[in-house]
Amino acid sequence: MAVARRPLAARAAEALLARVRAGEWALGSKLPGETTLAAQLDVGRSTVREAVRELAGRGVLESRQGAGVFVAALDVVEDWDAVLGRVDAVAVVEARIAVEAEAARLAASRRTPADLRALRRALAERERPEHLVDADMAFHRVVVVAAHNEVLLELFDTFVPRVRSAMVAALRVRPLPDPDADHAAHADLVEAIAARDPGAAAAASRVHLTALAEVFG
Amino acid sequence: MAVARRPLAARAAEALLARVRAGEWALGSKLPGETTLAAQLDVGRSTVREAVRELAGRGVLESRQGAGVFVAALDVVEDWDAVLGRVDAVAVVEARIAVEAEAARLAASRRTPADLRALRRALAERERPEHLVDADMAFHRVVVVAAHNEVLLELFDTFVPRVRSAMVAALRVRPLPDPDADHAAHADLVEAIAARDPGAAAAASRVHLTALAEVFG
DNA sequence: ACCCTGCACTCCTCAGACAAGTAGAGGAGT
DNA sequence: ACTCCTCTACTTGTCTGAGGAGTGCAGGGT
Repeated sequence: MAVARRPLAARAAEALLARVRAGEWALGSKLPGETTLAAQLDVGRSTVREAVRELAGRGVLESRQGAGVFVAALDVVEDWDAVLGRVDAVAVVEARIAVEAEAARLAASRRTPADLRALRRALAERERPEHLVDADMAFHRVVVVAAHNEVLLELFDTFVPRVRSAMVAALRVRPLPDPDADHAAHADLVEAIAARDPGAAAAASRVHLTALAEVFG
Repeated sequence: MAVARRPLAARAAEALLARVRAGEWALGSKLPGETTLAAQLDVGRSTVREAVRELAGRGVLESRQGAGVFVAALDVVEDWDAVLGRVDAVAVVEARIAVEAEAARLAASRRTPADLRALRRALAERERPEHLVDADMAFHRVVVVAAHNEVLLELFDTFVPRVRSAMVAALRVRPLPDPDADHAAHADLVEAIAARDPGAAAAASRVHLTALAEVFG
């Protein structure tokens, strides 16, 4: 019966997190003092302190000397891998649309000549069918880079590559119905960015990704 | 001269993280013992333990009783707080546009009657000027909820609230030029969602946030 | 009405002690 | 020579008690 194998501090952190999520303490409000919590959880003060530190590292709690320990965030930053594994694949593609359509729009108005060259090179790379998924991923990243927006790029890098394997699997089971149309949508996107037409760029990006969403539907 | 205001444990954690990122200890390898680290950093053992706990909470380190403390991840998920503190405020608003415009578009086609009621209630709440920023934030969250997409909601929750204080400060220095127009844009957004008009909903969302971006320009 | 002083309360840090767990060295047995 | 066991040194885990330092509030003085 290995019930209590985990360290006490880890279990204390878990208990505290549960109470925070249950709404026992509102966002920004103060938790009871260390000694009080230690008595409630039936552990020593240092154990409580370590539990608080762990949650502070995760951004849930914040302790200020002399004042107390406060709730810093109700919604714990859930691991992206966990989120993406749980939710519907369609939801992921929709989020991609949000990021990439806006990136395409911005890229159309901000792209430099160098961006354009990189874009055409990535498009040509897509012709070769052997590494289609990776080349496609690289192409889309170039678009986001051309948007010159660090937040959007961070968004793309942290969450799009994580569904790569899922996409590979899905495309193996059910291939794209019309590869030529898909490639044409990419070419349209590059042309719209070259022509500095934000609306057309966003629309082209949306067309491609909507078609991709159909595969998962 | 407030040089050493931050708690010792926090500074110790920072020092350890720096050494991990510098590659002093490879992925999966063991760190020196707590007592050794305490001597190196010139702090007490409990302080070292709290620093390790903090990094464990962030997923960087992992400690196993009897064995030691090990490096669990080299690629630290770069903190959103760090990213958002570093980048231009305009880039943040642009990312908000990406998320919220798409959410508005989806909300227009998926909203339930209950969503619509919540939307109108949140809009009415915005009338009262005392908690304008919070009421506005709540309103926008309701829009994202109505989109019925978990990924977009997670995106909103993890990164939009973190710029709340920055927005409060910015709006104090330079208020919105035309509050009535701002409120009208919100009303338009609700009406577009009520009418199930995705294009109009996305446009209304974009109008409001673009105006917000001007404040930071 | 304003300031400021004192105080109670909080977290922060340390030191020491002992418990619990791990991993490797080394011996006993086959 | 190989396997298994035990013993031991070392590690993290937990608790306690003691101060130090910072915060916020009440109460008194101006």
